[in-house]
Amino acid sequence: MLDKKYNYQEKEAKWRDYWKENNIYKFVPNNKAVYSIDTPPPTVSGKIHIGHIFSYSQTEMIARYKRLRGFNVFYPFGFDDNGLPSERLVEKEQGKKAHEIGREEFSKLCYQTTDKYEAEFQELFSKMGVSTDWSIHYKTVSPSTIKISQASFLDLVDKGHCYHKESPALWCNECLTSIAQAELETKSIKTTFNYIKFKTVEDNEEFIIATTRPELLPAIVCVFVNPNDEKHKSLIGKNAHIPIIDVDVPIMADEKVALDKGTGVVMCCTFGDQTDIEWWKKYNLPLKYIFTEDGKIIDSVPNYGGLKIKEARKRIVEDLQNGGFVEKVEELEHEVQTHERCGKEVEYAVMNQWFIDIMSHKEDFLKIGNEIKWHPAHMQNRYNEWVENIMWDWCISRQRYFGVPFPVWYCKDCKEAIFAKEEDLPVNPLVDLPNIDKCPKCGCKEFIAEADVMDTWATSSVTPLINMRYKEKDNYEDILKPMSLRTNASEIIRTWDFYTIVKSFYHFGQRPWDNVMISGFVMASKGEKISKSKGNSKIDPLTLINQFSADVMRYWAGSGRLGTDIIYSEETLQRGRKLINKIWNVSKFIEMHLQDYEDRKLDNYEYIDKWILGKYQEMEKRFIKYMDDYEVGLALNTLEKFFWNFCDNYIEIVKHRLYRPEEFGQEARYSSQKTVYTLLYKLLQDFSIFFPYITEEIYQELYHQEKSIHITEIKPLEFNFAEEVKNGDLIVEIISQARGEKSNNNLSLKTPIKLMEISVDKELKKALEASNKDFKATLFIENLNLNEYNKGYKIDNIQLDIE
RNA sequence: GGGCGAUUAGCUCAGUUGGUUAGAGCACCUGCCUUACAAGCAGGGGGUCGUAGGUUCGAGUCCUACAUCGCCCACCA
Repeated sequence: MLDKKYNYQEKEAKWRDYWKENNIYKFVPNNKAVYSIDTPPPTVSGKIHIGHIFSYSQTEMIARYKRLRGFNVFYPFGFDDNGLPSERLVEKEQGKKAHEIGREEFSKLCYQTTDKYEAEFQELFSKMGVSTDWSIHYKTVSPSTIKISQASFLDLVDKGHCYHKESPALWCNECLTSIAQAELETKSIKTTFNYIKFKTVEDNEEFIIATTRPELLPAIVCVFVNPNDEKHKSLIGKNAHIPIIDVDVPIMADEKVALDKGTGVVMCCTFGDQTDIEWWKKYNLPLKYIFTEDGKIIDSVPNYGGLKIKEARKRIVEDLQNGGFVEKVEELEHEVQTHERCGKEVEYAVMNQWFIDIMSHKEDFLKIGNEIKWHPAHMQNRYNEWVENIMWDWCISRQRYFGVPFPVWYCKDCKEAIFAKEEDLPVNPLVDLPNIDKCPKCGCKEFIAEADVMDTWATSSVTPLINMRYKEKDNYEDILKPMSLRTNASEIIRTWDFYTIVKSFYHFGQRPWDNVMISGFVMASKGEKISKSKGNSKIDPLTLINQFSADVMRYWAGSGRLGTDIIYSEETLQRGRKLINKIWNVSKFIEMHLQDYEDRKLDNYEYIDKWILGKYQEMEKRFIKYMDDYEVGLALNTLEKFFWNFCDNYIEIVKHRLYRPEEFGQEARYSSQKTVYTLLYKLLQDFSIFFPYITEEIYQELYHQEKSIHITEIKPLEFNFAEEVKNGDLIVEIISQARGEKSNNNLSLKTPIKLMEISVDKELKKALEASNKDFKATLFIENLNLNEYNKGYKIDNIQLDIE
């Protein structure tokens, strides 16, 4: 028998162990259709927050649903422990910098730290009831992952989509590495707009250039004006004298100069921004790069060499002011590009980098985006917008330590790139030697190892390859090309989704998945995103699980519409707690009345039983439609609504019949037994998607045909009870009105009704006659008169027995 | 500045392809110990559906503009 109270602490631990011991979620290839999920490997950055719980739970519910629909679900889990985020975590926790303690030692610390957090993550996700097959979980820096990542790189090189080139790249002088466009984050900062006086060399004509970056004065290689700019037309073709720096540069015309920004005159430096780089290429301007890798002015710049960028800015502005070259200074708040990992403003640097070609296949990437079903559909716009507007090839090399090394050496003499052989992977070029004794091009016998590592996205974009064990002997390539589903939040559509599509297209010429499911964000309150800087991320998942149970947490996570933001609300948790409590209590009630139950065929159900069976069937159709649409929250909503109706109306009506067979007859009682037996089973199955623990506990106690409810199969009901549904709803309406009558008179619901008179149409009369005993028992009616009515019903008289 | 989304009861959210008096939970109010559940049950009050126009016999739902919020992007002259 079920316990009087449901002890979630004890039961959740029990079933967690049970599932593990019995390999309930283990993936074993068989003849069933595979449903595969490419779930985001969380970045091991220290803490799991409520947002993780939200989005991972939604994915998890899809896994459970598909399992119940008869799919062989492939649902692995990964951890993204590779690269810069882990390095920063280690630097923060240990207070040690990579360049201080050496690469080897630093990597060791990274592995230790990430292992520690991964164990914590796994524990937490397990507690949440995530039905992943932990035996196939992966890390993004394990030897097998490095091998796949390197194989992916070699394949792209082989196919001509990956190249090594000296080129301007985005550079972070805090992290000392190049970064990709996708890693940028815009930030609003307050700065000053400096109007600086320039003069032409030829005729001392004064003109003003407004800039937020006066420290770039020493890097000016050219000045541009718009060719249609009447005011500044006279400048074109002359030379400009740069104040303080005492260098002359040409003044040229270019259409790209906007007349209405600043003064309409622009200084072009190598490299201040994107446009500078375009002009540098277009006009073949000289290279004048004045920043060091770590954000200082290079020593060869007179007066300002060695200063940090911001110090230089201050000094140059001072010197300009002292020299009378500043017309005015305006306060300005504007957006700047920063590195999302450290928040520091990015610069540009010219270095040798590895790039993956993006620009020449944009159309293909858009086409593939079209072949994928996006849920919700409008999220595809985000993808399209990103692809259409991307301007750079993807720079995948990082001048960092903890990551996937490039399987590359360079010939010492001719700089020819020597690639590792596929069979030798994984390789670490800093330790291993190439599989040849001399350079095939020049014969030189000495090689230099590539010291860079790959961008984290270069590896996380191969999660489908990791899942299918790309190029391994024993692989899943045939069943995972493409995978069924990718899930993530909208912010990484442009990174994870996009890069995965790029790689899949280059490797296999096809889409990586059939469906993409995008979740929303968790907000602290209306219009306030949860973030560390705001200090509102204190809602700790583990504390909440202990306080409310995993099932209740999942209730919260499973509410709301797909793709829309959710506000963390304890009220929703309370609501979940109520629901779960109700499931427990009604199950107890049903169990009590099933003690003598044996399942057999029944030819004719009682009227009210047909009503609820038909209602369920109606609900189930909607439920399945929502789940097939990945609308987990709407499915739950529908289910919940039905369930309360089931408890508050159906059970209330039918309990009399269950308790008093001598009055209603054994067959009538059996009809209700069979109905609750059937429906509770189906309800438990449906609820098991959201509440895996409590449903398992009840299932094992009452049904236990299978090892677990989570490997049963949902088989939709096929009744034809439309008429019972329609009139049953009216009967419930009448019951509600009669209850209202008692309630409004401050009476107990058990108060007898001496006489009730209702005018009803023919159909409803038939229904009320068929359910006569149930109806009267429910309302404690002593005498019931049914009068004729043309359409619907009208309550004529309720005579209460008031003593 | 561009793209996408959101705006419905005090709070958190539903509202299918436009169709009667707009729904739920919490909170509030009034009752009820009813052989599962007082962490419950029954009933009640509370909304000019962000604003302004438009289409339509009919708009929370479709169109336009605006406002506020969120995400993404562009803007460093």
